[in-house]
Amino acid sequence: MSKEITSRNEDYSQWYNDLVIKGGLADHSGVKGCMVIKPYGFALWENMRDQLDRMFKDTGHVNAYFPLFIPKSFLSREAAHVEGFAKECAVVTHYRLKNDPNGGGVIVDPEAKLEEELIVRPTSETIIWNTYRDWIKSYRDLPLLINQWANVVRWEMRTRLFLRTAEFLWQEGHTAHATAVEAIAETKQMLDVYATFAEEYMALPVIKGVKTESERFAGAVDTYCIEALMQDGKALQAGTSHFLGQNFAKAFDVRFSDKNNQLDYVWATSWGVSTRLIGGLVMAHSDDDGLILPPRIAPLQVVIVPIYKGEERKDALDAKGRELAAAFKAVGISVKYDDNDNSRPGFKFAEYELKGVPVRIAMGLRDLDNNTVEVARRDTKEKTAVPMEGLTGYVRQLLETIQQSMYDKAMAYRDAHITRADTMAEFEKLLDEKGGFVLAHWDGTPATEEAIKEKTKATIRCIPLNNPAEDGKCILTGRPSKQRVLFARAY
RNA sequence: CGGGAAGUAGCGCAGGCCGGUAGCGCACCUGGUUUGGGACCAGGGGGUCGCAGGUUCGAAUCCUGUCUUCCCGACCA
Repeated sequence: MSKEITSRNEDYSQWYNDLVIKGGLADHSGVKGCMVIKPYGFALWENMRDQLDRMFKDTGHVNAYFPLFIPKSFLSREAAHVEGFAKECAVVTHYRLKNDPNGGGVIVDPEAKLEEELIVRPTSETIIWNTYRDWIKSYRDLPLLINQWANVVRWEMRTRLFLRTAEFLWQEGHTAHATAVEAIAETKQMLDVYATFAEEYMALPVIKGVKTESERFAGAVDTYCIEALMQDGKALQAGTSHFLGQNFAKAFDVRFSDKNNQLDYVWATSWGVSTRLIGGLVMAHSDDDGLILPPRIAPLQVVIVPIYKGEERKDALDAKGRELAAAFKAVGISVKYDDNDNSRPGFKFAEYELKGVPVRIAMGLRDLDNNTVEVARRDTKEKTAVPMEGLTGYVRQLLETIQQSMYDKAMAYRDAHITRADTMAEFEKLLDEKGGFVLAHWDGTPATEEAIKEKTKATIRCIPLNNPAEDGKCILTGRPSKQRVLFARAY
């Protein structure tokens, strides 16, 4: 077979690429930096999206859709915002093509230059706040709790499937509130939603925290984040939730009358997670045999593989297989009975392992006689003979066990890779030899943060929420520090 | 955008220096034997050699340009 996967030890980056491509999640496309999300990968995204969407709705949000294009002038209204995104924007300058009079095919029609260039949205704060100005007049219009599922474009120098592509899919929530307190509560609430989703559905433990000034979202007062740890010891920002203060309200003149008929600017939040989560999912759980997907979001939870000799009793086997599949479906477990005669069982086993299907059921004549099946877990590779009687209940339970056990494993790894460092030497040694998060003292200045990054490639991932106060000295400058912050090399 | 590598059948590669009818393995099709961890035998189909120019009687091969991907840096979710 040509489905060989590079091992993690040999080349971690190549391992990741192999999993994404050979696991059928995505492919490179003919467009630089853009990927094709294949049906299996998209099914995974749909499961993630649907769950997140339920959670957004449960917290009072509604979906809407805003334009892909943003007039250039909008983007420049908020100074920090434009500063942050200017370097990675795709710009539409013309609206028409024409045939090249010199026979060179189609060219941009120079006559069709746009009056004002359009920016392909890198994020939608500006177009949305320009709209909110018309929607918000009174405190009675607040809070405004809107989410959009969309694609955005950020022109990246170096791209990687899911982790960083020029175009990606995401959701962006944009809310407006009457008070700062309320907006901050919303920011934190959505951070909690993300953390809950990551932990309970993706089996991905995360650390909640707040970004330092230099890692903050362009235009935000505070950026909260969830940080996850990958198997190579690098951190991945898995989601962000921003308290935008009144920055966008002021930039777009969005004011409301309060109960006392006083005019004030609206308080804002925005929050998002993207298809990048898929990259995190792959890197956090999978092994050298392929993907390992958490049951709650796996596109396919159970696969049944029949094993037979000749045509002998194949009908009976098929009948039983279909009966089992129907039984799983009836209790809401996604299942496939793979009666494809072109490949043999061993091939199928390897294939479904590559694709990360959580539970595999093998069923042969021996099982038929004993009224059993062989149930194999993808995460541990453990195989067990299980009676057909009560199989759906057993598997339902097993799926939950796998979900939990994947989380526990990731959590154990994560916890084993949060280490304290008190000196620069210790700090660098940890990053080089062990990886993971390093808790260290920092004097609180962007200059020191930058210097540490320059020296070690590690950045401050966040200041964890509920971070314990602790007096200490900055590992770089020796200046006094009141708390440790979380460093890591990151994606 | 800098430094390295690569693009030849769906996938993985050889051929290239030394220009002369495009090859191998896997996959695919047909038939048969198989099926409890990536089956075997026999026969068969499939490629304007990334794209565009150029050199030449003749280009996968030499030259120029260009696009894409991978790895390492700078930038970022």
